[in-house]
Amino acid sequence: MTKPAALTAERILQETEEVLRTHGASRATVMDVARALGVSHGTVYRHFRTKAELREAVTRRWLKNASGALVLIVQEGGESAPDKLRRWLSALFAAKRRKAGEDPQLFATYEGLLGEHSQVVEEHIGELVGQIEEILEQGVARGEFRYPHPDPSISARAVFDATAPFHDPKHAAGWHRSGIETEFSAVLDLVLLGVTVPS
Amino acid sequence: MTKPAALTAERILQETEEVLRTHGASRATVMDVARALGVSHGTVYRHFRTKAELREAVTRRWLKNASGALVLIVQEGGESAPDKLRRWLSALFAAKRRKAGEDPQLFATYEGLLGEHSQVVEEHIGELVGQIEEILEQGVARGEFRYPHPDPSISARAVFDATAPFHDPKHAAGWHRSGIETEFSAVLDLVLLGVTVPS
DNA sequence: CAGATGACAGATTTCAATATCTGTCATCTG
DNA sequence: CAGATGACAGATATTGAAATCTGTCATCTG
Repeated sequence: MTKPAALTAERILQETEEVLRTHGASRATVMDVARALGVSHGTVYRHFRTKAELREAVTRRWLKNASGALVLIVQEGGESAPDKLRRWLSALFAAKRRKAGEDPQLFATYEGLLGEHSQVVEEHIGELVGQIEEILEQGVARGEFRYPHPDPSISARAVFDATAPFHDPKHAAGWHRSGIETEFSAVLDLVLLGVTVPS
Repeated sequence: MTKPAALTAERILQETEEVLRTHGASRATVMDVARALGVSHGTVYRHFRTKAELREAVTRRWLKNASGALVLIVQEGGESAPDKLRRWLSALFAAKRRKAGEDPQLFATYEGLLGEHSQVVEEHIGELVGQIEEILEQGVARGEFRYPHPDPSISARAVFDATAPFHDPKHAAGWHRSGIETEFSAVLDLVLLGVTVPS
């Protein structure tokens, strides 16, 4: 048996995720988590002041996991900016869709959680938009891109918004329709035409 | 007193809308409608075979009302295609946002109904995409637009999808945030750059 | 006889009683 | 004494019995 390592916030988060997976968002209680950990619920409250805080921490963790790999694409060199933007957006869509597909129950659960923590979601969006802005900036520097709006961050946001049907969980129900690939690629083409300097 | 005009399907739809407005989607029953009309519920079932059919008819009616004025913009002449597309998309956003704002209770109600009748929603989307396709076609004919995708209808769909945050009810919660106008106008610029022939 | 009715069976919803949960804190334990 | 506990007072969720609704159809009425 593994030794009963000290109860850490991290350990609680892991178990909470498991409880969310098995019970669903609306039925996951702090007591469930405490029971799963074999401690009293008071102990959990020592690490997270409220249930909302605990759920928020799990949400933040999940979002970070979902978008962590993307930053690598931004940093890579040796690729044209249009290719990079294309690859970044495709990776975002693929990651979200995979999450939604492999465990729909859990995904629905997180969808519920996202609604509860708009603050966290906004931070996440800010991070993603920041990455798009970075790619646009690289493209502009290379003479490949133009900003559709004078403000680079608003331009990046426009790219983010225009591709919303392919990364916003609100649209998850449609991510496994046939034809979705075609639609995605058509929007990608449209957006790229919009930001690319005419040859 | 007005004469008790024969009970028509139209009359039932009107009253159903009223009941939906006052009771909300989940609490609106066929019996409520029948009571409001002063008839037995069996009579309502003479015009609509099921509750679902009645709700669907109301939904269809509402969607038609929401998009009816747009077709006029498509048909107008004497305007460049970019201006027309801009105006059409702005009108769509304005109409949806107005609906959502003026009676949020009723809007939420219809949002629920839309989920029940995906068939009707798809028809509605098909109609809107058709109108966009028409505008694109006019623009291509005038040498102002290019198709981002070889297939005109897929191109139109891309324009529709790229502007989803500003017409899809799933995003309605954000339609009264400050900054939404800026975001909309940035996406509009991006999309128009995408479909416009470089000068 | 075309159109309306209301009784009926089964499905769904409501509501109030009951059980469980959240968050606090005085107390316990190693 | 740092960390864990569990009793406790609201708040929230569950449950199942009773009420209401859906959809049908034999019957009624003008």
